[in-house]
Amino acid sequence: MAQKPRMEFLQGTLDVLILRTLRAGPVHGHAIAKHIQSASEDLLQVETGSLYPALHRMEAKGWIAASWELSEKGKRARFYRLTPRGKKQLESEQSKWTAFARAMGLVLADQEGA
Amino acid sequence: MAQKPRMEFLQGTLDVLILRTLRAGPVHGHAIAKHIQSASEDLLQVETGSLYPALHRMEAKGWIAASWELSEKGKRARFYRLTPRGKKQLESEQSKWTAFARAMGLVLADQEGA
DNA sequence: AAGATCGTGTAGACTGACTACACAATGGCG
DNA sequence: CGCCATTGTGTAGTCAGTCTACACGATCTT
Repeated sequence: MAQKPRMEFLQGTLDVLILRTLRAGPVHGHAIAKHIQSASEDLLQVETGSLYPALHRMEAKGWIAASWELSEKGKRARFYRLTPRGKKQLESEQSKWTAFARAMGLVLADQEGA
Repeated sequence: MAQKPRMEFLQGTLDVLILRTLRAGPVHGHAIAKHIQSASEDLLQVETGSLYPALHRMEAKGWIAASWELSEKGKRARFYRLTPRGKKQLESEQSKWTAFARAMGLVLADQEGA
């Protein structure tokens, strides 16, 4: 069971996971990936080839803003934080996800007794 | 709210919806789309350009089998039914979905009080 | 000096849903 | 009869986003 879903499973969900992670404050890319993985109990695993393009996309859209700073380990790292537009986007995407998950549940649970 | 998620939202979920729809018995394509839409309370809408390619893919993979028959309205229609491999696939994908949805919930609900 | 860890980044392949069509058969209606 | 709505299947081409598989650089340890 739990055959390692990864992101390939669901295109379009990475954004909301990143936005949600940033809600707690500025975080750099590497830490975002680790947070998503640990918060999901290792069920979700974000590859760098997905993560960084996603961050760049979202920065270009004005959802997040970045600055170079030093990580806890003293290394140069790009810290991202939510912009006001990003906060709105997070709310929007989160409610979209909720609606979608509910819709899936409706179909998958349909006439369960049959 | 409920800003019309459609399938564009989540690549990879159409298969399990189709398989689930076929669990109740043979159904033709057009009816599959309508069933998904109504069972999801109009939240999910399957376009023909997504539906038929998906059916062909799944038939090629041996998950479903098809035959030409007559619909309720007396029109020639291609009825699909689950194969044994399709039933296994349905179980597998359904549990994948459950795990994924749970993982999303974990991340999105993380430290909700913050 | 070598390797591990941390951290960012890109190129190219691949999958799958989308828009926008085309086509065929049937039934109702003026 | 001709027209059009409905039912039903199908394709071509586009697009978005994740993947694999790299490369690079800096720091810390041994």
